[in-house]
Amino acid sequence: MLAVFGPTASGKSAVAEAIAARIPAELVSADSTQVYRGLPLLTNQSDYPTHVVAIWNLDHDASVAEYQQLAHEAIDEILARGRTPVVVGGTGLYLRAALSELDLPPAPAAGERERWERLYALLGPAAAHSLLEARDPAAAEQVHANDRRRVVRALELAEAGRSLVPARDTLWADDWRRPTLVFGLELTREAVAERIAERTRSQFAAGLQEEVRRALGGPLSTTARKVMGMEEVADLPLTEAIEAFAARNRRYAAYQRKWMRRIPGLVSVDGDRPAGEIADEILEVARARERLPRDRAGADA
RNA sequence: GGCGAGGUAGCUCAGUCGGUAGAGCACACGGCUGAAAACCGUGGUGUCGCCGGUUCAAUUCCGGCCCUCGCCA
Repeated sequence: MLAVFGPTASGKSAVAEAIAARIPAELVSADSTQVYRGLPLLTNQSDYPTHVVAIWNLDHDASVAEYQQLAHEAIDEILARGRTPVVVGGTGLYLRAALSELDLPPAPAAGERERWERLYALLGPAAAHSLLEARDPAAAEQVHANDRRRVVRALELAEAGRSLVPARDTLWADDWRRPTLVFGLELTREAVAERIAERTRSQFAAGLQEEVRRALGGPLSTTARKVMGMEEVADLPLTEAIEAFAARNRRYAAYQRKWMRRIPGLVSVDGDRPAGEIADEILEVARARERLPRDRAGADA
C-alpha cells in the first residue's frame, strides 16, 4: 500500500486523487479533524470519496485508538477488494496508527477519567504525581507532574492494572502492518506559506466564518473545540481572522515537518509541481520497489 | 493650539515606595502510546521614547523635548 504525507496545503489530497485516477485505489484519511462531520471547510475535506472522513458528530470525543480501528478495517477491506489503499493525511500520529500495529492501551472505564481529573485538581500536580509514583514508578518517571493529561491517563491505567509505559513499541519504528511505501511532499517554507494564503482566502470566500459559527452554536466535544481556527475564525474582524488563521496554519506546517523527518523509510518527492506529475513519480517508485501487484503495475503503461 | 492617557521583549501589557526588569502570546529545541490541528518541558530576547537635573545609584523622582491615541478648539 501507499501513503502520502506532507505539510498542510502541500497538495496531499490532489496527489492521492491523481494516484486513484491512474490505478485501482481507494483513499484512507489520516487526519484528526476530518473525522468530524460539519466542518468541511475548516478541515479541508475533499469532495473525493475518502474513508474515515466525516464519521463523527461534533459532540464526539476523538481518539487515535478509535480512529486506528476504523482505518485498519478500511485498509483491509480495500485490500480484500483487490485495490491499493492510499493513506493520505497530515496528522503524524494518525498516519502512524493507520500504518502500524501501534498497540494502544484500553480506554478508561466509565467515570474513571472524571474521577482522576477531579483528584488531580484537588491534590495539585506534585501530590498527584507522587501518587502515580507509588502506583506506577516507571510511568511517573516518564511523565512530568504538570502534564495533567498524561498523569491522569497513567493513573487510570494503573488502576486498571496496566501501564502508560509501552511494552516494546516505540512511537516510530519500521514495523508496517502491511508492506507500505510512504511518500513525503517536500516544499519550501515560502511555497507552503503561499499555498496557505491562497487556500485561506478561498476558505473564507466559501463561508468559513458561517460554518464555524454554526458549529459553535451546537454541542462540541473537547477535541472538536480544539480544532485549529475554532477560536479565532468566528470572532475576529475579517482581515484579522484571515491573518490569524493563516498564521496558525503556517505554524502547523512547521510542526508537520518535524514528523516528516521521523518517518522511517520516507521517500521524499518534490511537491512543487502538478499533482499528476507527482503521482506518476510515486507510481514509478512503487513499481520499482514492488509495492504494487505485478498485474497492476504495468496496467496503464 | 488646549486638556487627558500613554511610549518597557517580535506583539499585548505588568512592574520597579530609586539598587539596570517580568508574564502571556510568538520564536527555538526536546518530549509524547485511547485529546496529537491536542498536551507537557527547557531556553534566548530588551540602549525600559530622547536630552538634561537631583542622587553613591534613575527605567523608576523632577524639568524639557519628540511621538502615538482620545476629547475639545
